[in-house]
Amino acid sequence: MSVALKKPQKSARKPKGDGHLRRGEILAAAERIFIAEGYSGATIRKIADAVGVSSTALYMHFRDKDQILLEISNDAIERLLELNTQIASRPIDPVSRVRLMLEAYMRFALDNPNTYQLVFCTTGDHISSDKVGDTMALGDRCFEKFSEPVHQIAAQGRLRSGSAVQAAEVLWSGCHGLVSLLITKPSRTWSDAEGLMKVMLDGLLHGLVTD
Amino acid sequence: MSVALKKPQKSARKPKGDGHLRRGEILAAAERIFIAEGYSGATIRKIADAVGVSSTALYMHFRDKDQILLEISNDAIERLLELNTQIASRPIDPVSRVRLMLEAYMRFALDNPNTYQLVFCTTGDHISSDKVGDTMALGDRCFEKFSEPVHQIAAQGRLRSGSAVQAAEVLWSGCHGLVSLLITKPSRTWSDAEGLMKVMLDGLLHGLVTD
DNA sequence: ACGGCTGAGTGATTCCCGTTTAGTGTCGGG
DNA sequence: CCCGACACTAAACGGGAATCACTCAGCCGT
Repeated sequence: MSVALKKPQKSARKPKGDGHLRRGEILAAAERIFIAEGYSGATIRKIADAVGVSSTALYMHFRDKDQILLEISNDAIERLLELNTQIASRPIDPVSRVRLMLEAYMRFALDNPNTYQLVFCTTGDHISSDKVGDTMALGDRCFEKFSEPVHQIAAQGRLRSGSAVQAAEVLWSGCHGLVSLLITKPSRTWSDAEGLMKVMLDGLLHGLVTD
Repeated sequence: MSVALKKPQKSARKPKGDGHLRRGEILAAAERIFIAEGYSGATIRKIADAVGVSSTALYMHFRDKDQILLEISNDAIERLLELNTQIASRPIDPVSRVRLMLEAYMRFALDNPNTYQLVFCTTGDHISSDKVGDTMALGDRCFEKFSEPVHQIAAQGRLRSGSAVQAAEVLWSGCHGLVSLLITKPSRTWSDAEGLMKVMLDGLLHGLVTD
């Protein structure tokens, strides 16, 4: 690894060492460990060891442990938002859009179980960081992206019952319920995940939307 | 209720005084604190203080902290099972039964958020207790009680798609998703919970069951 | 060349957690 | 009266997050 990175800054005190690279290294290590071992497995000391610094050094770059994990959460939600944005740009009918988004959502959850749990299965009340606002805003944008086609369906008068917002919340939470149980209760004997996802989507969409 | 503690002792040196009352006292205090402050708030020392003994004393009656919480979980699931049993005995059609059970389930969750989270929103992999088997068995019985009317519906050929087991799992997990999000993300602005529950039930039942 | 400033990093320490160990007082049966 | 089991405790351990006082290295203007 060459250290040829430099920032052309005028009165720059900055580029003395590789200090500002650390932040990224820490995040990368933290994400790796967290994905493999979950929240409680991703210890401050373990992360620090992986980076090659003392545990105290993490507090140079992050307020506390939760801020590190929060940053990882934000990345995840951003990826989710990007998925939705990509689907939103496709020239298809709104019901297909809704289905694709929910399908992508559930696949994302099953592919990133620890991250999904961190973002969607825990109360965030112990977090004192100021970045919580960012996370919530991102989550809201993600939900709104998903709501758009639902509103289109509602505007077509094809909602069987309830408002567009209610329908969106029910669709989301229904799919969330399925993947969250699959993730947190793997010891239970479940039907095939693919089949369950299909039944959930068929059921909810058929139940909420007229064709 | 009463735990059969067998001691290979001839002359039953029965309790001198309040020894075996402690277990109940501890459980009561633990439940109270846990309901109010959640898992991490229900500290061993805090529970011990509430009972009026040293923290070590809890280990006279329970293997570890998780066993205390597990006992609370089991009580909760038993209450749920009783709800389902009660509803199962009512002379009504299976769809109404399913709806009533799911409604009772969701109300139970919203009324006991911390307990619900403990039972249904966490992986139980850190628990080393032998009582985990009990919990899982109770949960299975609870799910089977709920599955019965779903199987009846399936036997009537009224399932729109998927198997009876799939339908039961989807119905359950959909409702779980709604209440778990309401519980873990209270800071989000949700539609009215009652309305959401209704839309979820109407949607899922209409989507999965023909009338 | 030099001393001060500052950012990066560290070892020791604090606090709280669950849990363990070794020990204390007390009661009941022989 | 004594012995042992019981219910319990004080003290400690190890491992978490977080803080503190401190060092070290490079850049600055003089």
